[in-house]
Amino acid sequence: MTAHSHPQLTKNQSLVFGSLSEAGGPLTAYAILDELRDDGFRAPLQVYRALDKLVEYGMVHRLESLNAFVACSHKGCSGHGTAAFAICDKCGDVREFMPEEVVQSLKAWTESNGFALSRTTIELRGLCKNCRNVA
Amino acid sequence: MTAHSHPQLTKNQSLVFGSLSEAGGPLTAYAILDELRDDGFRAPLQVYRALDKLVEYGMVHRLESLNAFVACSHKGCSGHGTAAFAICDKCGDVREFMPEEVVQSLKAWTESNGFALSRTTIELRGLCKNCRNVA
DNA sequence: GTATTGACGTAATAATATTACGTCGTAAGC
DNA sequence: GCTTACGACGTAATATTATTACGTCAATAC
Repeated sequence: MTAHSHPQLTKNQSLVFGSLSEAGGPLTAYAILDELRDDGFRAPLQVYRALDKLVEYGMVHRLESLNAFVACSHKGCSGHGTAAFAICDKCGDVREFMPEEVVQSLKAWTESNGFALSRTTIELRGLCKNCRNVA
Repeated sequence: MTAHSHPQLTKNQSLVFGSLSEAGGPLTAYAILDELRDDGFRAPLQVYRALDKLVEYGMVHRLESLNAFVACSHKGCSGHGTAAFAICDKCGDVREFMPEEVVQSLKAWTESNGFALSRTTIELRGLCKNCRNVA
């Protein structure tokens, strides 16, 4: 295959994904809704439904500590393992990374504790390199 | 000292902490509010203000993926390092643990990326030992 | 063809969180 | 003593985030 096969997206899903990709950073569901008014979006549910699918497909991540969503930073991403996010509280920049050691270590905990893991949230809040130096 | 010195809590803070401790599991701010109506609580802000302080003191943790709060499982806790939470999606049980390796590993990432870390969220969703076996 | 399914549109409402403004008590400075 | 500053509090209003409920439509399965 050429690279990665997205599931075929519906129109609404494409619009939402496009909005997030273009933003290059996290957006709330309502911010996405506002962006897409001109494309015919009228109600939150249109956004939430699309987001649910995009998250399911691994193309979008939900940032729990921001109640916001961000396009996966792997270009053409169609899903991969557990990601972690470093979120700058000053400029809002979000860096996604794949902390393999961390994931392994958490997996070890779940196994020795009989916990059937389905989803992992790892979010770091603080100041990014740029912002800490300005401070 | 006898064990650990909490900051001296105000009446509202004590009530909120008591409510969470007694619950033995996560509660939302509004659930706490309902619990404390008889004690004179009337508005969400009373709860949120107390929670802010309790979280600041390290006596309560916020579970981002649930929008809920839980008393720290270290008895008499008055603050400690980064905690992780395994949350059962079936019974709602929450296990708090201190994943030292994970924390070290994330710390290493922040250091090599110039990120000034202030707060870490680690939450695992899935099924606890009991519930997975019943399933 | 008809039943099922999945995406969609819309309205209403629920659940979570904050802003704004005023009061009160206590401790610090003078 | 006075008064100033501060922190906790009470209350109302409102903002923000998310879901429930109900109906339509098109594609597919049988």
